[in-house]
Amino acid sequence: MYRTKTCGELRINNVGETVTLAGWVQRVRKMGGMTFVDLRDRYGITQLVFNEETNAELCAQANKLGREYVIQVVGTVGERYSKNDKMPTGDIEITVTTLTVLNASDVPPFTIEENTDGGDELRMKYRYLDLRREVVRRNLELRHKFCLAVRHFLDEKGFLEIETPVLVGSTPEGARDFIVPSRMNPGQFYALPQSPQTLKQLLMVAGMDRYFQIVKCFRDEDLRADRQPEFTQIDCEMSFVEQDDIINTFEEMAKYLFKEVRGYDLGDAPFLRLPWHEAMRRFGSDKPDMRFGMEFIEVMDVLKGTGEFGVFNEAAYIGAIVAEGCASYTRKQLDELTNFVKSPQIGAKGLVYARVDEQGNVKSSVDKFYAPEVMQRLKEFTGAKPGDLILMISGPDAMKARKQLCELRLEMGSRLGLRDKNKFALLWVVDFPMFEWSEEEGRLMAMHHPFTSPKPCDIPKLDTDPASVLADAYDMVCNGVEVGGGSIRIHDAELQAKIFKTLGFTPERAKEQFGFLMNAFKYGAPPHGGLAYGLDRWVSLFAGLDSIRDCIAFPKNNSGRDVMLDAPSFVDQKQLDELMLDIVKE
RNA sequence: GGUGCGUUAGUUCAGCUGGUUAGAAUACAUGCCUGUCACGCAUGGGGUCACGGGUUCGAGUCCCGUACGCACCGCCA
Repeated sequence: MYRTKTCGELRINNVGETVTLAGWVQRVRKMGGMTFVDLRDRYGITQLVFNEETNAELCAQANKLGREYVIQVVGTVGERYSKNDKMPTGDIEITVTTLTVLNASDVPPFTIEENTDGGDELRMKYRYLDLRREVVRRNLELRHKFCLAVRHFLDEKGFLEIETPVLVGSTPEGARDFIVPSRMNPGQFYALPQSPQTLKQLLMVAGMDRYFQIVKCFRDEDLRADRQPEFTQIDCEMSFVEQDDIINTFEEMAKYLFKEVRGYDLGDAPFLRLPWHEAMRRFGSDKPDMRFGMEFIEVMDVLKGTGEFGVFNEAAYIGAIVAEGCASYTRKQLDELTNFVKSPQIGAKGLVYARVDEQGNVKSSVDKFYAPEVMQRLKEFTGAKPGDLILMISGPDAMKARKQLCELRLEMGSRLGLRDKNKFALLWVVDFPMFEWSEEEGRLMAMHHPFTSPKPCDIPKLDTDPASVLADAYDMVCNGVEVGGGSIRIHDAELQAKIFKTLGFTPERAKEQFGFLMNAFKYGAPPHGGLAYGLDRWVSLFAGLDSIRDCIAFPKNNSGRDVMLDAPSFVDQKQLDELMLDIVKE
């Protein structure tokens, strides 16, 4: 037997027991005639003690141990002479009688400790070493707990977990597909699923009624801190439901997960349901961070045409936010904010500010263009109080200006410490538009996906004014992060055909790509709808991580590479020949 | 496709307006130390300053390009 106990479980009441432990050497501390070794495994750290006086040979052996050696020891549990209250096993130590080196180790390229000296890149290359660190391991443990809770909740609700294939057909709508050549069908390709969307709808046609799957999805798009080319969804679908049924079910699930996994009580009140248009108007975002206020105030009526400031007079939108107590911001701080909104990523032309001093006077950066009365009206209109700072962004394109103001709002939220990682604010954003115009494609695109049902009352508008049609689509948003989204699906072949037509598909192309689905709808498809949660985002929110990478065992880097496996890589000519593929050199 | 920041010891970083032999911490090695637990003390080894070109009497430092990394924009139904 390699071990009788783990390195995390021995306590003061085990004193006197003879135990066998196995694990990794975290650190060796030589004290002259005495040597201490911290032995680590997944469960914790236990101190081993070697004494030159009682066993000189064994102590000499211990002195030769290096970091990350894998060893096995037999010894007796003793009470420590000087205890360490910082560690759970700090009251005891093992007086070793037998030491076996199971495997030596090279000196690791970075220290495997809580505060490692290793940078991100190095830790990714040696991810198997990074995962030995408690802080990283805890994220994977949390992920495991989360998945268990998901399965428990959905099982209780009667959902079946059903696997769907990973080698499927390409669907060019939406993100880029990862494609896989088929050897047996030369010149043809599978695609990896961007989501099991159509398959789960077919499961509804099959009468499975309630389905879920914790499933890998693949999208060949550029990465971000919160986006990986392969990621995990909790994919769910239900039959004979309306939007409210789905929202209620998954809101209950969110509350359950927060309570069971995160120990956080979201309360009994239902989440706010914010229509998409209202979200854009009040926060400039379809995923607003509701941990703080600072809602947009449209000040067109106050400032357009009431002074000589040309930028405002030509603007299609002038929006303001009120930063409480920020009137004391220095010139330097205001310049920082101006540079922030003018940065290429945000792209605003400038930032107008107005301070409200303790006497209620307004001092703004555009004072020379406006009469004091106008600025007083601005103060009253925005509700700014003495000591507050009004920040304004305008532009000829209202949607762009709102997005810029949104970035500024988030920046101010961060600066004012209003985005506490241990606080959670959830809401639903509902009533998404059905379509959005794509400049690149020169046509309407489905905002959610082409299987989303329009709101029944808007169906007549599909012919006359498709851009104004709203969908039965909804996103769950937590702290400004889209943690899930879904919709009521179309279950009628005719309506589905109509949507494809609106999206610019010819009937032939629609049949070629989605014929299997429209065909299935002819055989009694039940009304259905569903939702998919982003597992990686949930876990990173729960763990307070900045990147979903930290809760994925083996993530990809910024360029989509696995630096540990050095993948992707070139393949042998033989493999290419078998697949009838040629690499064309530029 | 684009923008910004970065690349100096095993590692994390400092290195100013260009100027003698490129530093610190940590890790590593050796020695001392019988209660440490971020042990302590002493000594030591360790550098193609990412790569290529340019400016200059002289480049880690300035300029251009390339590669790589991170963040972001576009993109992500």
